[in-house]
Amino acid sequence: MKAGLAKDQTEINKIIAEASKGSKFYENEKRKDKELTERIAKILKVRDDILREADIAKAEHSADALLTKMEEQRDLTQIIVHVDMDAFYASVELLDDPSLAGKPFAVGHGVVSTASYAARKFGVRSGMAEFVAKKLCPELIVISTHFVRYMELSKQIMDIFRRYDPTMCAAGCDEGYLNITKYCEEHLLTADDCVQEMRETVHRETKLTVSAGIAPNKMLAKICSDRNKPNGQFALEFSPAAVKAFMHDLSIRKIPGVGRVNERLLESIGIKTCGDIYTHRATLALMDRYFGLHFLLQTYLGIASNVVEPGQREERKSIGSERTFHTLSTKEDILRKLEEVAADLSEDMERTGWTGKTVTLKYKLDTYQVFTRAKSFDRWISTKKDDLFATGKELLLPELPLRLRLIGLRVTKLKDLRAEADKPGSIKRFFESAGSSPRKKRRLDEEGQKERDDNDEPRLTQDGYEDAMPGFYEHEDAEREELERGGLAETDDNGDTAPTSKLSSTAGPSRAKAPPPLEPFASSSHSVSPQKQGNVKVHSTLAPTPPPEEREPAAEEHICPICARKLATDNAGLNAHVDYCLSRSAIREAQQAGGNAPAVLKPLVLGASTGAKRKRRKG
DNA sequence: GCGGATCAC
DNA sequence: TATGGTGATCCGC
Repeated sequence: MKAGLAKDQTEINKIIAEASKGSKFYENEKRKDKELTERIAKILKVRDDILREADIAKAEHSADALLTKMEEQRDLTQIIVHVDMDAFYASVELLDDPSLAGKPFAVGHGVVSTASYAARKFGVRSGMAEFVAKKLCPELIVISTHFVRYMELSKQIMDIFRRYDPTMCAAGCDEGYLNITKYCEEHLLTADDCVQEMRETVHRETKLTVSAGIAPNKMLAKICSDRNKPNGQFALEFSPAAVKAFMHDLSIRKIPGVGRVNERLLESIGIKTCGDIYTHRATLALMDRYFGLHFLLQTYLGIASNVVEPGQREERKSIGSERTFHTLSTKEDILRKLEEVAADLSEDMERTGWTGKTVTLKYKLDTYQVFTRAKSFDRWISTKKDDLFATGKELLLPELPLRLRLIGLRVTKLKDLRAEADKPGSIKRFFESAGSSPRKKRRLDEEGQKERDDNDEPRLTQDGYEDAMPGFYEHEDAEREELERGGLAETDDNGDTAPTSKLSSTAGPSRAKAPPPLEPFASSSHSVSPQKQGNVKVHSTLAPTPPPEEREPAAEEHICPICARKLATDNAGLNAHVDYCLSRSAIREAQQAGGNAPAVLKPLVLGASTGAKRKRRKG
């Protein structure tokens, strides 16, 4: 058992399984697990067929030749550092409320974003449903998120990192990659001392702790940063032998790009550690299409990109918006949600200056199955809400009736409308001249600074609450591996070790898979007036929909300085809204920074013909 | 170009 | 009772 765990891992797994059992979510996980099991069975059959006739020695030779070539390209000249804040959100909350010290608490609601280390001892993990977390740890304190605060600190921290590498690459709001080669040279510092100093500086200036990994490339650095977490650092020796030794016993799951599915696929052919890659190189060479030989050989050698550069705006490939809600099945309700999403996306696109050519609708059934429908244009699309809404309807209506729990819209094939920034009349100008309340003013100032990056502008959402389940979870550090190995691990979702066979054997008849099982309730209310366009009422479309807690007695009306929307709310409501607007912006910015610069090589593909099961459904 | 899948954060 | 949102990429068709 993992040292420091307050509960036995199998006990944890049992509780999770108990809590999840019978839910639609869990049923969906089982379904996916079963499909994966079947997929693996097919791959194994293919493998057996191939190996029966193949010239193994020859395959090994070709893999070895590749390895030799790769080895020649190994570059150990750059000192790459991956820095990673420890339990970032939780640490910030702790900073702002010292009474939380030592207590098990989690940030987020509905789903855990980040768990304090005390909570982790109970098995609480990010991504875990709150009610499950509470079962694991009844005394768990759940705190709502404060994104504006996180971003404030994130910016501060990133600025510190940039002193060591001005072109450092932020990967999310709480981690990043640096190349400190130059800094170390100029300051006559060893990498270890440099990173030590950097971490101390962060702690001194923010009272937050950060862990770091030092290695010759980004992949290795990232893995190393996890090694001595929290509040520690780990440096890998810069020699081919040391790197290879490091990789040899490393679980492939530690490799960025290898998630649960790929872990299971690889495991099915006997690869659990990076060292196993070499053992099975013949199989991999013969089944390159399924497993991606190149990537795996590079991984085996511990070779990856050592290029560190900040993400660029022009690299963005898509922009979208989606939201989850309690299951809806009437056309009216569903269209209302679609319209909200369209409004969100429209606002976002206009504010950040993007258009595109393809619109993709995404929806998730109440069974958790996800589908997408896309439509391309031969022109740049209008970013007006009503036009996005219209396209969305075009894609969605033929699919109804459905019972939905999520709707999203995404635009791709983007065009940057902001080639030259700072046009007169741009939001920025408005932004800088706006502002009235003291609180607002402060925020605006902060935002103003960010502007120099020509980055995203703040973004509007529907209500003034932070509770709309924002951005992302902090990635899990340490311990996760242990958890996932346990059995019905993690969310118990099949995932890693969950006794696959068991799950699938108990699973009922495979549900219809291709088309959304539509058979819900007759969408009784076809009545409908597709309030398509007559409905330009600023109220229902532009104004935030009334939040859960009605604050209708809003005789007051304010204009949000961020999104420029008219808000029927009092001062407190406005402040909450502004906070939310800003947080969305900051989150997006942070994510964008990270998303643009993949930390690793290419994603692993482990493709596997899901084969015949694909079929265009109706119309 | 489309739809499904996987992954990161 | 109950399980996120944004973005990227790859594959097979």
